[in-house]
Amino acid sequence: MLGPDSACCAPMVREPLGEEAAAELSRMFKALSDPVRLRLLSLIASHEGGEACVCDLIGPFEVSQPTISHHLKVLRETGLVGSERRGTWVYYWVLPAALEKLSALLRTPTVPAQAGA
Amino acid sequence: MLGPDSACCAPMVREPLGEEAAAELSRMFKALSDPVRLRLLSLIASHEGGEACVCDLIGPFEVSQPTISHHLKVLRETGLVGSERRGTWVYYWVLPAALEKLSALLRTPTVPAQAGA
DNA sequence: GAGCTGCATCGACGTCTGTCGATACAGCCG
DNA sequence: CGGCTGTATCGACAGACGTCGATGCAGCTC
Repeated sequence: MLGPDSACCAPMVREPLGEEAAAELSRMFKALSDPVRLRLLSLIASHEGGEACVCDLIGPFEVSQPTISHHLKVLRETGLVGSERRGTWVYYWVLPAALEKLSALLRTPTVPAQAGA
Repeated sequence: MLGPDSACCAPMVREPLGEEAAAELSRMFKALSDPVRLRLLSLIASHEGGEACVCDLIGPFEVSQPTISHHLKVLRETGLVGSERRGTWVYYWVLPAALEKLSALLRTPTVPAQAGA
């Protein structure tokens, strides 16, 4: 889904983002812009074995199961997680390349000493 | 606006995000979830001297000046950029600590060899 | 002070998004 | 096969979001 030439990886503080790259990256950030999705992602990533069954992901939240399923779909379609059905259960895992891509983009080339600012 | 104990900095793949941290971080990602804002941010960051006048930020886009102003407000209120009026013009600059915070959050602890996956 | 330019705010509008309950589908078990 | 559990999809609805034109405010210039 994400073409190899689609965007980025250099910090965005180096040179302005093109329209296409910005459009694609903004879609990924949008996927992270919901607190439930953010927690889902960290829950999956930090889960034992690097993957989690949906059944493990419903309990921690106060939203309905369809809502969780919807959020997982968003994360999946954005390329942030992968999923696979194994018998009764469906497992999700994080795709680290996507996270790393965003992380690199936001990385500031010179670490600022402005922590106190 | 961002309390020192408010969140994060450790990769989210290490341990699940708490509700509060997720809420705050999702607000920052939401600020990055719009292509115009993303381009604004990179435009500001990559501008000569590390700061840019609003007058430099209107030309590259096809949206109206009020819309640019609105997006800059979002970036400002999220703590991603700072701003200051100098005479006639208003200058914006990136606050690297905020970017670095998000970058660290998304960083994957062990670099995955799954680039080909 | 009058007029001009740069930027922010306001109010309105259409669209997108998160949420739900209801329902459909997939696989296991007895 | 019938029923049960786990997950996804559907349709609907309220609220949030991006955008605009109009307007307001600040500071410069003459």
